[in-house]
Amino acid sequence: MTTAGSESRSAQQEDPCRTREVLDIVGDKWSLLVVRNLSQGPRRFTELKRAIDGISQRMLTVTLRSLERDGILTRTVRNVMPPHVSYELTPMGKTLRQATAPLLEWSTIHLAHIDAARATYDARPDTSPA
Amino acid sequence: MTTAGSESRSAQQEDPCRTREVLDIVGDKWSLLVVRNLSQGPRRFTELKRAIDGISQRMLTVTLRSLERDGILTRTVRNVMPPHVSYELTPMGKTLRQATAPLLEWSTIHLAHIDAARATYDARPDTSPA
DNA sequence: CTGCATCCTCCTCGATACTG
DNA sequence: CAGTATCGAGGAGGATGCAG
Repeated sequence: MTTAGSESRSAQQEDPCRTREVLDIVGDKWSLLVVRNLSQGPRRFTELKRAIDGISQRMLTVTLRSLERDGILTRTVRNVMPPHVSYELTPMGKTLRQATAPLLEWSTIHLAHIDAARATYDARPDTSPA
Repeated sequence: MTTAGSESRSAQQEDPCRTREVLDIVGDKWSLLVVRNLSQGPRRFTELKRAIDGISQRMLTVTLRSLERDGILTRTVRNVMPPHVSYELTPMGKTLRQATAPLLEWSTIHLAHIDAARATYDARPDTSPA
């Protein structure tokens, strides 16, 4: 696009608010967990329900619908009794999974540090050294 | 922990819910925008307020506090009149910025595709081919 | 098994007004 | 300039019951 960034000073500031868009897609409570659980191949509704601890049926349905709508995953219905529905990442979904990997890795590395920082912060009196 | 994952099949599934932790830290509406705006160096409160379109004073304050608590950025007060406060990413904050880069890049590449996928999805009759 | 509809609760966030 | 306090609306998300 036109964001090629010919200037050096704004190389990391392509445009003002793509960040918002990304969060609208996967910034909710469950989407990334679903994507993560599908990264190893197709899964059925109940499998996901069990794998993602704490998610309600409602939220799983809502989240899957949203991701399907965005083209992140596909929903395949086998018209049998009992119903059999499986979900699978699209190619784009897989690239998303890969794009989130660095962030996950970052968390793995730094979470302990963050925990420590919080403890330090909470222990501060700060408000009035005068 | 015991989740060391010596098996190959779960190489990308180190543990069940780091994802949740990350979202707790930067999954809110403004954190990533603040981090992004600090990636080019220290900024003052009002500068951030202007740079991040739509953020309220309250949310900027709350977001900055949270990020400071997590050790993502530092808050430096110059005790003068009028007050002068500047915020700057810590080394850890800078690594976070880098970890989010792939996700931003992903969005730049795929947002149009997602838009198209949504349009297609919304145009579907699907509900009753029977 | 998979999914929808409803109700209800809590938390996030915005608007406003006030302080040092 | 920087920040706090309070209020209120809105949406996310949990619980439950029903249906194909």
